[in-house]
Amino acid sequence: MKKDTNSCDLASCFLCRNSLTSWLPAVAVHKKNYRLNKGEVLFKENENVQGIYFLYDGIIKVHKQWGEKELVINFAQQGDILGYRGLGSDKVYPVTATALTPSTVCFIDLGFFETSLEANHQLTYQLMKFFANELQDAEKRMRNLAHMEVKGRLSETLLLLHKRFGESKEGYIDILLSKQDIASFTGTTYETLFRVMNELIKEKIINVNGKKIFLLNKTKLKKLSS
Amino acid sequence: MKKDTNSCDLASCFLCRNSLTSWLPAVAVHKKNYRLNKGEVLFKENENVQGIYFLYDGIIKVHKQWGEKELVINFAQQGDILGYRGLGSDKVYPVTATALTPSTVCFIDLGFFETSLEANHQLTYQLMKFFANELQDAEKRMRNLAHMEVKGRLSETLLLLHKRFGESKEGYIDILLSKQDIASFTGTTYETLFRVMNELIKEKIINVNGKKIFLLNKTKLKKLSS
DNA sequence: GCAAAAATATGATATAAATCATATTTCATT
DNA sequence: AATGAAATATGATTTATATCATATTTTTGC
Repeated sequence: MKKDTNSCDLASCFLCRNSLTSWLPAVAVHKKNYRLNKGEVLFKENENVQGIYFLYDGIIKVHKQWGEKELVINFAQQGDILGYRGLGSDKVYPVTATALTPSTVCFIDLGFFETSLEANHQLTYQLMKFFANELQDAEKRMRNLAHMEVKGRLSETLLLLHKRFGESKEGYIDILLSKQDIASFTGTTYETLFRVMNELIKEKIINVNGKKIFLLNKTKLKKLSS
Repeated sequence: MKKDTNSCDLASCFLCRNSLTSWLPAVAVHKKNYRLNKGEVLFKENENVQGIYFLYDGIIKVHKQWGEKELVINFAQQGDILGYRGLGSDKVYPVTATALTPSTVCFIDLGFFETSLEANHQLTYQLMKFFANELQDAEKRMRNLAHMEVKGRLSETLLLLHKRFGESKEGYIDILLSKQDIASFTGTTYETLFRVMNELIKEKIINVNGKKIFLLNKTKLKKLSS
């Protein structure tokens, strides 16, 4: 993880957007930019919380281990907050963040972030709202993991990736992930993902070209993930 | 759901604890108390959010359906907040709340709650912290549902119930739940729960007497849910 | 540009857990 | 107290999915 002199625009991240204009100079003083290589770890599960990160560029995988097995919680992209789960009472990160592509992040130490929360009511309020939404998502996924089968969960995963990352000019979902990462995000193994994905291809619901995925029939995907 | 004239103490619930003293008279004017019978529904999944509830007395099950199948998100007890998941952008409840015992709740309509958030920075801040913790829990459970087997998940469920509800004088976990509700909380079926529970009994890790559960060997339970 | 490592592909087998079926006991409600 | 409805108990069967095994292709670091 290399320090980066590149400065951010002090406007686009969650912190800057929701802070008072008068607070931004303080942010400028405290922020630190870092550059990550592909595969580099930003923070690890059970490590002490140092602070909050904002992703300026790249894709970062947020995941949780159980022994050998992994569950991907999220794929973060430009503008996303990272490390915010450490704001709870526990003070260790409950997840690991690993760069899937070269990435640039902005780091805000926990102390200054807490001060920012005190100084900017709107920031605290928006963060609370953000968490409420995240919690809803998490609980929906809990229910899906408990009761929906892999085909339904994969359908939902694909629709979600499409919604969050959009389409390339050729119409593919605009994120390239390994099949293992998609499997871990869906909560299954590589082999099962491979088979179920082939079913969707055979049924002409999706089209796969290496790492590029095309959604042919979103209506059917929606039905499958009903 | 009957209106209840019984007034609360304006001190013990999350809202009152985190509001300025000067704000409490406004709370007193806006709050409404209700009484629920066993089995009565406080609010239903997909219903429009009316407001937030605080549980004064009783046990309320918070659950989410998928067709016939149910996942219990939580068993709320005295002092717990209900309906807070509706604070996200969606404005419909993502869960159902059903009374398992006769219960008393305090209702705060959404408009007044939002006003309270604006007027009490500390309330917003504490709610944000609360959500951060809930989110950590939810994501841990997501991982468990994806990768841990039923025996491990049941062990965790039992330890959690013990931690949250404590012990009766005789040492049983101080909450009486149907096996179906425990199964739905663990993310499995009644039959599987029954079998796995019998394993734990045979291995002298727990003792079950009707609805009363005694944890004989917490160390082994912890190991199983490692 | 090559070796090593990672990702992909796919069949065979094992297994945890869901489903089905049915009997019994306990719990509410008129 | 009676009767219908839940809740509990348990065996038999099925099924979705994980695991194992192995081959091939692609990517990546030196």
